[in-house]
Formats: sequence, structure tokens, C-alpha cells
Amino acid sequence: MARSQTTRKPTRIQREKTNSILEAALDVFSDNGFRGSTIDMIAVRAGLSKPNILYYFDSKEAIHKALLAGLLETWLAPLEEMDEDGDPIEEICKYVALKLKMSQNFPRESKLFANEVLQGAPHILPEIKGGLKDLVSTKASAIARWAEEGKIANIDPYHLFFSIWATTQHYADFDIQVRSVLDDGKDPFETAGPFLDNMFRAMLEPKAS
Amino acid sequence: MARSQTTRKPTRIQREKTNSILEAALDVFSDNGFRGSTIDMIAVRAGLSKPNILYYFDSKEAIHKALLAGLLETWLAPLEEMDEDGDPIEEICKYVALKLKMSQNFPRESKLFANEVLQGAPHILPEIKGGLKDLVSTKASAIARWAEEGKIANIDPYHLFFSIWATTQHYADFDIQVRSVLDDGKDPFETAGPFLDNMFRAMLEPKAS
DNA sequence: GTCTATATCGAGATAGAC
DNA sequence: GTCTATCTCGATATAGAC
Repeated sequence: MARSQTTRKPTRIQREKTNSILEAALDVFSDNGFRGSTIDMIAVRAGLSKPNILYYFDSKEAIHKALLAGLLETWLAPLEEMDEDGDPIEEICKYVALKLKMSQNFPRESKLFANEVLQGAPHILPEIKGGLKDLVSTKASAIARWAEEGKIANIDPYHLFFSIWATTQHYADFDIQVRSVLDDGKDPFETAGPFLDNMFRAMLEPKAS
Repeated sequence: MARSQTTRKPTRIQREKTNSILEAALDVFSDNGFRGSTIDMIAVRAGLSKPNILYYFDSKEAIHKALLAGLLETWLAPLEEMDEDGDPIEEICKYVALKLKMSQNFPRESKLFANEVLQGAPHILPEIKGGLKDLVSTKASAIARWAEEGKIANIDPYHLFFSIWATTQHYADFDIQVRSVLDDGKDPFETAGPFLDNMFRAMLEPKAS
């Protein structure tokens, strides 16, 4: 078990190889899911041999866990930026735009996450029931307050989050379907931005009571 | 290869066993994905032996294909019901409600479909680029016409469909996350119905120009 | 039609030379 | 640190008795 991860000083080369393995693994796992991926696929894409992969990581699962480890944090960062003292509708729409940008720029991460949750989140259920739930709860309170103050329409904050996650991640996770339905060549993200912005503004606009 | 599927008259018992295998397979595949599922899991859940499964189906993939075969059709049925001569907003909201009901009543089918599309739709890409694309194209034209006539707001019909699919299926596909974020015990579907209805009505309401 | 036993194969992981 | 060769195991699928 005297693996490189446990030694004291990881050299530059070690870091580089570790990174290229993770990079290749992200490709493979997001395309094929955990069970559908093989170490060989990762090795080929990383330009390394199979045993060499297992020199840097103890197992296939260790690679997967390493990828997931930082993922939820990255995924939640945009939500943390939501400012309770800012303009309500602008803050929410900014979050939507950020989340859509993440789907556009990090589709592999989105798919990795989708795969994981779809299978019942076997590796990150604690994090979901912990950090995610807590953060959402906090931000939901802020949104509920905005609604009480009449600054936005009276909507359920939790379902608001679900609809934001669902609509933005859909373009990454189901991209094959989206692009198949649209004329090939069109970039879905260009038109999705204005559409979603308009959709959430319409819903959030305070109604005359 | 003289398998029962190819004989002329499938007896009642054969039909029943075939159905219980498909039923068990739907459980297993939707929970674990195709690669993560084993014939043994299906056999145990169906109360049959592994070779007996392979007497009724030529291979694990054959079971999977059989499940997917009817799925897209079932999945599209609600969209076909959308009436171009009905009240625009009511027709669209009826579609949303139906789609949500399907997520509630057929979560396994939804997950099976999500798994398939997430992996790039290897088995049903032709159907997606064929029947699905055509049907959506037809209905999108109707919606575009409604918009031109000022009966609904001027929104992109394709992104409307994407947002409907994303939001409704989210409750089935990501149920573990939804239920983890909400207080346990609450049924997400009860509150999701009114929320989504309100959301799509707000977006579709014709704007004074 | 249904079983037990087994052939076969793919893939994770390890041994040991270099 | 990296390779070739190999062990091992789980899973698909088949053979053949009943």
C-alpha cells in the first residue's frame, strides 16, 4: 500500500500524471457511467498502461471517488454566490445563467453527476443530505422572505431550485437528444440562455394581488 | 436459435413468464443501468433461474432492447394528444400535467430512458432522430402558430419542450436528490403539480406588447 | 421447459523483471 | 516508475441431463 498518494512530496511529474489520469477518467466515466467504463479505456485515453494507472490510484473506484470528491463543491459554488441583499430577480436569474454556463463549459462533470444521482447517489448521498441540503435550505429561506416581502411572486423555493437544476443541466446531460431534435449545427446554448431567463422572470415577476 | 420467440403460438404461460422477466428487468436496469445489471439479479427478482431467463431471451441485450422498444412510443403518447384546435395554454398545461403523472407512475421507465440518453442513446438514436424529431417538429409548428396569433407569449417551442421534459422527468430521475433536499416524508409530486402549472402559465401568458 | 454444471471471456488487480 | 505476463473472479452464455 506504499502508494505514491501516501508519500510525502508529490513531484511535479506525479501531479501531471495524476491529473491526466483524472482528465481521461472524466471523459470515460461521463460517457459510459462507472460500470460501463474500464481501466483500459482510461489508460488508452491517458496514454498510459493499465498497471501504470493502478500505480497512481489503488483501484478504479478510487479514481471515481477522486473525481466526485471535488465535484459537489464546484457544483454548489454558483448557489453560494447568490446574494440575499441583492435584487431578488436579478440574483436568481444570475444563478440560472451561471448554472447554464456550467452545463455548457463542464458537460462531463454534469453527466458524471447525473449518472451518480440516477443510480441513487451511492457515493455522495451523505454530501447531498449534508452540505447540499443545508445550503439549499438557507437559500430557500432567503427566497421565501423575498416572496413574503412581495419582491417576487409567491412560489415554492425548493421547486424553484429543482426547475433551475433540471432545465440547465438538461442541455448537458441530454445533449444528444437536444441536438437530435434541433436542426444539426445549431448551438442549443445560444438560444437556451434567453429562453430560460425569460421563463424564470415571468414566473418570478410579482403578481398584483 | 429455435427459441420460443420464433415459434408460432406463444402460450399463455410463455407470455406470463416473458412479462415477469421484463418486469424484473425494468426494476434492475432502471436501478443499475445496463452495464451495472446482471442476468442473475433479473433472475432472482423474477424468481427464475439464470438459464431459464436465457431460454426466453437470447441475451441480456435482447431483454434491454425489448424494454426500450415500446418505451419511446409510450413516452411520446401524451404529446400526440396535444390538440392544435384546443385552447393553447390549456393544451400545453395538460401536457405538462400528463408528463408529470408519467414521472410519478412510471419512474422506472423514466430512469431507463434517462440512462439510455445519458450514454448517448446507443440503442434508440434512430428513433429519436426519426419519430421523436418529427413529432416534436409538428407540434412545435402548432405552438409557433399560436404565438404568431398572439394566443400565447412569443417563446421558442423547442426550448419549451426541453423545459417541460427536464422539469417533469427530474422528479423521477433525480428523486433521490429531490427527496434528500426536501424534508423526508413529503411527497414531491403533490407540490410539483401546482408549481409547474403556475410556472408554465406565467411564461405562456400573452404579453401586452 | 427447467435445471446443474461448465465453457468462455472480459476486466480488475497483482507479481516481478527491468 | 513502468512495463509484460498473469492471477482471479464475476458474468454471459451454452451443454446436456431430466
